[in-house]
Parts: sequence; C-alpha cells; structure tokens
Amino acid sequence: MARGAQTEMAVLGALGVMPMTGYALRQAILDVLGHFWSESFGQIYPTLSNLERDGLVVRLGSERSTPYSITDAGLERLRALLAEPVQQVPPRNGLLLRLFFGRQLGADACRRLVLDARAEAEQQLAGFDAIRAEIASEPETDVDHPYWLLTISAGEHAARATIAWADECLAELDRIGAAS
Amino acid sequence: MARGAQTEMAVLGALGVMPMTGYALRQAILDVLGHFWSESFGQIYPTLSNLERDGLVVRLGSERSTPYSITDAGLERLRALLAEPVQQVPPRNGLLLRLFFGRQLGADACRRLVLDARAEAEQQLAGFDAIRAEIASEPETDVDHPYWLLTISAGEHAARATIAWADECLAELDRIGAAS
DNA sequence: TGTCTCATGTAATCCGTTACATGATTGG
DNA sequence: CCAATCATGTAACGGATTACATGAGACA
Repeated sequence: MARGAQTEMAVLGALGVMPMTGYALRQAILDVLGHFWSESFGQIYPTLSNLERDGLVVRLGSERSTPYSITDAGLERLRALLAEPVQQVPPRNGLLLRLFFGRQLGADACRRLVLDARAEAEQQLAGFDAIRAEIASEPETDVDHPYWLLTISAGEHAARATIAWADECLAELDRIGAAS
Repeated sequence: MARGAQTEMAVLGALGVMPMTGYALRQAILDVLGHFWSESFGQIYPTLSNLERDGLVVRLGSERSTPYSITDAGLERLRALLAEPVQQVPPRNGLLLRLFFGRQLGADACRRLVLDARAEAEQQLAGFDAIRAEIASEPETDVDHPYWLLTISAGEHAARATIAWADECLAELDRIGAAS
C-alpha cells in the first residue's frame, strides 16, 4: 500500500461513520482516534479535494460549511484499503532512547522521565474512562461501538503496562542511584 | 529540540558506548535498539559527516573501516541532547485504525489482524529473552547494563499487554461475529 | 466592536526512506 | 574466483508538520 493511502483510509473511515466538514474531521480524529492516530490540516484538506475529484466523497450543499459524505464508490475503496496489510511505522521512542543512555543522563534525570511517563499514562486512563462513559451514554445501540471499545481496551492495556513498568523502573533506578 | 537532533542523539549515544563504523552503527541500532528506535543509512552517514566536521566524533585511522569515536565535546553535546524534553511522535497505529473501522472490514478479517499482532508480540518476547541471555553472558559487570535492562523490561511489559489485549479481543470478536 | 471558534486552504520546510552506485574484504 | 558481507555515500522522492493567509459567523 502506498504510504499516502493511510490518510485516505482515515478520512474515508471517519466519513463512513457520519458526514463531516474537514474541520470537524480533524476534531474527530484528534478526540476519538487521538490515542492511536493523527492527521494535520495540511493532509486532510488536500485529501478531501482528491477524494471529491475521484467521486469517493460528495458535498450535498454548496456553502462553505457543507459536510462531506462518503459515496458508494468511497465505501468500496474504504473496504479495499482496510483489507491491505498493516504498515509498520519505524519505532522512535525518545523516552527509551534516553533511558538506554541513562548512564550519561544520570539516574535522577531518568527517574523524572519515568515519572512523567507514568503520570501521562494515568491521564490516558482517565481519558479512556471518559470516552467509555460517553459511548455508553449514547442512546441507540450503535453497530460501531463494539469495535470502538476494542481500541479503547488496547489503550487501557498499554497504559496499565506503562504504569506497572514505571513502578518497577523507579525501584530499580533507586537501586542504581544508591550504588553510584 | 530540532527534530534532526534525534538522529544525532542516537548516533552519539551509541558511540558513547563503544567506537563503531557507520555500518556497525546501523547494525547495532537495528539489533539492540530495534524495538524502540530506528535509523537508516541515509541518515547515519550524513550525520556522522556533520559530527566529524564539528569535532564531536573522530576517526583514529585513515582507512575505510576505521571506527568513529566520540570526543569530549561529543560527550558534552550528548548529555545536553539527552537532557532536552522528550519529543512525542504523532501516533499512527494501522492495526487500531482498522479495528476502529472494523464494521466495514468484517469481524473475520479483524480476527486475523489481531492474531497476527499477538504472534508478533510472542516473537518479541522470545527476542527479549535472547537479548537478556546475551547481556547476562557478558563477563564484566557493565555499568550500562542496568539501563539497558530497563528498556528490555519496557518491551516485555508492552508485549505482554498486547497478548492479554489480543486474547480479550479475540473473545469479543467471536461474540460480534456470532451476532452478525 | 472585537474576539473566539468555525472553516478552508497553500507553501515552505523538514525528515526520513528507498534506491542506486561503488568498491574492499573475506571465506568457501 | 565468486558470492556474501562489510563499508560508504548520494539523489530522488514522498509524506507530514508548521506556519501563514483568509474569511465567515457567533456572542459578549
């Protein structure tokens, strides 16, 4: 799959849930997919233009704030994109890189980094609780909900793993700090 | 921190452990930092040239395969880079994006994706065992080892979390598949 | 009236991968 | 001697962020 098709997939997928303007699309991606996906305006608007040119999305009105809707051809394209193999992004974890070179950085600075990561994970957990509550509060039994909950669960597992690791880590860093 | 400084940090950090050629550097980054970092030749060689020009690394011989060594100025720069705030990479998880739009993809295809992710996590765990064994086998009590083990532990926690999530996920996908 | 949010876009720039090109060295 | 690995680079391309520019509508 071409790398560019990733943005296309996210945009078509979101419009597959409900029609939206480009602006709302970005908000939705930030709020709902935020913990595992991101897109910037610089990607979204050109992508929407291309999709409209190719007849994969349409605007039902002519005003500025008319939302885009996905077409049948768009749905077909979305399904084709989703079926393509997952593309691995090369990992780049700044925290672990710093810890790996922790001897140069010093045990104290490492502790602070790990504490920050732990706090961030706690915040993520709180955020997931809020999203769960919001999903549960929606009246109709949405057919998408079960899938959405799978992604939330992934985030929760990851965050809890981070917290457990951080606690081990802090204990170990105390030992290292005391020894040096 | 400028984004470009990331590669500089990884290269200086690796040379802070031991002198290496550019080629060996790439192998080391692939083998040792592979689960949380990556660099390509296209980044490594220009970076090495710049570092040499700035006196942060030197080559002690003049032949092709002379390893680069970090200088005192280089060590200083490394410590400064490590002390800068961690830079978050925008998340892009193709698996979770597909699951989120799972209704379009279908429960069966989702199952396959999750199974793949689970298998990959198992492989990672096996890889971490191998690295742990290798580190433990090194004779001298290396002052870097405790820090390296922290990063391994992070990988293990993440991989185990992925496996636990995948198992829950598969059960839930069975339920979804049966209902539809 | 002025500021905030909604809304759409473009251009510069940066990062990073990929592909290509070249040649030395080593081991079978 | 031939293949694989070691070793060094460069050029093209693509993708993504960032900053900039513009303007409408709401509301205080």
